[in-house]
Amino acid sequence: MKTTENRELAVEREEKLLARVKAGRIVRVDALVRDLGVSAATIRRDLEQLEKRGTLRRVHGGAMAVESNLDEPLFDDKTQIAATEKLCIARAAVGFVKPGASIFLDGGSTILAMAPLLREMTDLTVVTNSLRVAAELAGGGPTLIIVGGELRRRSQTMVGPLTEPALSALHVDIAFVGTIGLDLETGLTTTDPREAFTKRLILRRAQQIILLADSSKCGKTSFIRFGSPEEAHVFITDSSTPEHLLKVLRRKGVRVITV
Amino acid sequence: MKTTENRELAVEREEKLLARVKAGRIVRVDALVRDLGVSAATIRRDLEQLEKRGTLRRVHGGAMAVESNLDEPLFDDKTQIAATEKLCIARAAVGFVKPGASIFLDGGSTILAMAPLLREMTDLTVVTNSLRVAAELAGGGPTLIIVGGELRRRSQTMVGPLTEPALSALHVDIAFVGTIGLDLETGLTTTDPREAFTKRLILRRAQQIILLADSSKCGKTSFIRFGSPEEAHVFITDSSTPEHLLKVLRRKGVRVITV
DNA sequence: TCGTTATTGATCAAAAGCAAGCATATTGAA
DNA sequence: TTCAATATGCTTGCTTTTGATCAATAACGA
Repeated sequence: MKTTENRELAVEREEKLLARVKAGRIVRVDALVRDLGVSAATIRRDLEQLEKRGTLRRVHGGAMAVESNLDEPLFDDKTQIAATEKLCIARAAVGFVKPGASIFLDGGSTILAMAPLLREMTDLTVVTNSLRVAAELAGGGPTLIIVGGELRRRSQTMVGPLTEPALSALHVDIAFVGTIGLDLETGLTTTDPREAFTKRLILRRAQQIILLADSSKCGKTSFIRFGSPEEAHVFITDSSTPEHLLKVLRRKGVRVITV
Repeated sequence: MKTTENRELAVEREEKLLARVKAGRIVRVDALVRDLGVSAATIRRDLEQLEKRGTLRRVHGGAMAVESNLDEPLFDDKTQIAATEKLCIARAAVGFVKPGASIFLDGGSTILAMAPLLREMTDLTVVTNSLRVAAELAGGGPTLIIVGGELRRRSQTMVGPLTEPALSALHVDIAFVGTIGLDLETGLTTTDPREAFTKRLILRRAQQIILLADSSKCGKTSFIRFGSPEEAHVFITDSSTPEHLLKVLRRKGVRVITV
């Protein structure tokens, strides 16, 4: 039998295996061989299949838990993706920041690219729920107001109900908002409900909303919706974003900027 | 095989290694060899790869954490003073942390020394208003709740009225609190009114208060008072603190620990 | 400055891990 | 029972990772 495509692996074993991976984050093949009493070949076949399903990630010598959400890579990797586009977009966004303003920066990687460009400004108030942005600006010029809450590891942002009192008390001139998915049908989407909750709050507390998204986000839909693209006053993206999408947004009154 | 470009280093080892670097800021290759049980050549290959990813910086003889903007020179100077005493005090304090607990860590340098010691704990909720503590624990095990507010540059802590709603909603088992000055007459004092405001709030939201102060703080008085030493249930200090002060506190029902 | 010592990078052979193929065991249906 | 389908275990050849050696290089003290 060559193709073992839809091989049905013993449910019992699958459960034990998954439990182990989730508990320890990583397991070694030889440990599984010992504990489950089957051969290494079988373990490998199991892992192979579970990897295909996206339930775990195989690494040399074993397997590790896949980060809970598929379409949001780990933060450190994410900043690498489309770094040039992100920087160009960030530069264009910074152009909107005027002295004396108060702005909100959310936790997206595109928006993180703005932070270094704002470090030297002194007559500026920056509100953020991103630990990364905070770290970037902690020694810089702007007055920094950090929104508290529970730290979401993956994005290094503060999220959840605890952010509400702080955000409700504030009002900013411009909110710079990133997104995981942008689609005309499904709107703006992100991976985490708590993250979405916080983003929704922000959108209501800003005079002007500037949406930042490189072309890789366009047409994508993630797990949970936090708004629609036409809520934005300005949309900044790169030149690879499909023209028809831009056209629709322009018709709806969004100022579109491509870099 | 020549090209070890995308060599997949044992994830298990990578994690330990990164933890070590983050905890100690600098690690020697031979220490890693000893602790991880692999050869120096392997450690070097790992380090090389992690450096390529930008996760750490290699130095002669080992590696160090890539410095983030959080490392304020102002602050760092202070952490150097009485570093040994601080670490001993921190170790004693960590002994009070039980699994399942929720604790508050404030922004003092003594308390910052506790953070690395808590990184590996998972069944723990840490509430903090210190950006430094947050940064230290951001990649670690404990659930992290960050109190928002305006960032005070010098101490890298969130202070002021915006911290009130978040702090009022929380209640912790233990609050670990540092101080700038400790005096029987003038009580616990600090330099910044907003800082004092936040500290006062914290003292009211904790089941148990553990006060940490090395001997250099004792007998000193700073600008503004935020409480009195007998409010603490436990006071941890070093052996150079004058005995008469400890005696008075003991008589007032404070459990005194000298390290 | 020079020489001494420690650290590094390159190379290579050994070990560990892996995929594919094949034989055997198990299961369920005719 | 017999047959077919599937899962498992074993062997083989190949790839990746590792540890040891050694020359080159960097730090350090006189």
